[in-house]
Amino acid sequence: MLVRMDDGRKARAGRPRGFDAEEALERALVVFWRQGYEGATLTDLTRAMGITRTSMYAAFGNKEELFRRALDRYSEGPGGYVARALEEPTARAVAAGLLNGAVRATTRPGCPAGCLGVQGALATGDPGHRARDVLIAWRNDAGSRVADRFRRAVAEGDLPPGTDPDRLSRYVTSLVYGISVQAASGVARDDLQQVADTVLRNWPPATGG
Amino acid sequence: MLVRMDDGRKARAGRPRGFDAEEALERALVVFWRQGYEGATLTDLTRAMGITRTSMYAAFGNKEELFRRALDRYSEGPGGYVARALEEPTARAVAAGLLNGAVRATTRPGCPAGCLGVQGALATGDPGHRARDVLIAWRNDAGSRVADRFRRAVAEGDLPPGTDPDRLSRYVTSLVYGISVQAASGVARDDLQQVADTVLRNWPPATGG
DNA sequence: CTCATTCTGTACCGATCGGTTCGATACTCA
DNA sequence: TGAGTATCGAACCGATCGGTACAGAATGAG
Repeated sequence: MLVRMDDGRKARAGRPRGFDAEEALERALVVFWRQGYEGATLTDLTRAMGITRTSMYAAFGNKEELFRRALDRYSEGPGGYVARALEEPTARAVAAGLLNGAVRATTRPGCPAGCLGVQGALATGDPGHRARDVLIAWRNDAGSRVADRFRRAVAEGDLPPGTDPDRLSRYVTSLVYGISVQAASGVARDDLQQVADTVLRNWPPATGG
Repeated sequence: MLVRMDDGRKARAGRPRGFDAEEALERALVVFWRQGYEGATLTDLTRAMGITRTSMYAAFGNKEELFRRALDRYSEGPGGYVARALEEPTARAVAAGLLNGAVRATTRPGCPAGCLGVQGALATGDPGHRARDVLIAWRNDAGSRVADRFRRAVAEGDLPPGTDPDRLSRYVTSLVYGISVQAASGVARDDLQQVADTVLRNWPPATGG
């Protein structure tokens, strides 16, 4: 299809795409974020994207693939705080990055309240079960990476010896998801920030039985 | 319509209902719980209830009313731990009742994982926005009652003076919702119990800035 | 018995679902 | 310029959506 395989700059035969795929994806992301996978119809999506169904299918495959792409974009955009937090030098800073980041990402003015990774497809009927599985994997992957990061912190002596990193990860991610649900309920940013502050004020929690 | 207005025992004219409405509601509850409001179709619901659409509409009004009724039943059944927890004598016992109850309710064998009040309609399209509003009110009402209970605990000296009851409520309810999301992701009961244990092990958290 | 009343199953309603067909259009390449 | 190719808009697809009309069936009242 590409005329020049050695240089994919442009050189594509045929009528050029009449829209910016990245910007269209951004619009679709917001619709999925606000309405969830099942609640976002092709009509809603394509209207927000400013393109027709045909163009969407040509560019992204189908609704499910569009959702996957939107989730990827979410991870790099509004959800980027997770990756940034994991690179913080201390376990405390990691937790702070996750919790403060969650508060801000789930209460961004002009964006839907809550987290796409949570409310995008938490419970679905049969047609949405693949989207649900994608989000379950997304959440569990995030949890694993936080646990690994805390494991490293224990090894480095950055967390008290005997700390259970999996347990600590589950605690922090539960708070992140809980903050997201509260945000989706309309709770104000300041109130959620107090939750994050409370957790960090009592950091690290003792993980003994 | 009732033949005897002074005694509504039965004495209803016409063909008697051929199914147990409460049992049918219980079946509908499970479908909403597993698939969410939008993901649960009338076909799914009535098949599980063992009745026809006509009978469902005659007994419950419409899908939205059925959902409301199912949520009420959920509050008295699987979600009953909230009301029970609020009657515990100490703030610590209240928190323990909420967290341990959430762990068990969201990981009941034979029931969908997670919480109906969270995953029933967290993000929806236009047709589901009333169900979403119902759940938002349900969650916020629960949060208010927990805050009121903690307020009482502060007044009684059961919590350290200066404790912010609203803030503490938000912290606990965030964890309850977070546990619910984790459960919906397939996290095992034991792992979630560790989250509850961690919170209680560090109870009460300091709520200073 | 008859009659009014209520419930049940079938068959159906318009609207919308996700997805596709197709001809017109706009581009690159030779 | 003409051949080849990809995109575009509109109209359309069968399936399913939530919800109903209607006729038969089962009851209590008289």
